[in-house]
Amino acid sequence: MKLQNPVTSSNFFRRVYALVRQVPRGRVVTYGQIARALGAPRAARTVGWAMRDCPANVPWQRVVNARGEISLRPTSGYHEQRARLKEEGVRFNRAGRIDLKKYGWKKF
DNA sequence: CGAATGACCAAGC
DNA sequence: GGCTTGGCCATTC
Repeated sequence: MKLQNPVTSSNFFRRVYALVRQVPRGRVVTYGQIARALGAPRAARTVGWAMRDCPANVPWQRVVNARGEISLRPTSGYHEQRARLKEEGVRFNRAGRIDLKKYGWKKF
């Protein structure tokens, strides 16, 4: 386990959170996009690592993988994320995926 | 400092 | 469309 740190250690993590906080309701972004926006095109995995301990004020539910799917395995977190997105108006197709062309954050 | 970790990704079958 | 493989990378231990 890991000690919980309010403002989380590194600058990189904070940038991740700062960016995610800017994602508007009803929109989603991918880990890869976040990584690129931070100047580390191949650090998508690290972004996911950061999300593991994300602060409460971060809309983590708006972060999905490149396929527009919730990356969490079918845990309680998965269901919560899906429910939150649905509440924001984001639709899932049969395969449980989101149409990024449609719900992707326009900034990207 | 070296090895492990993981809410990723693109390419190949 | 689904499964596997190799690579990437900041953070942790």
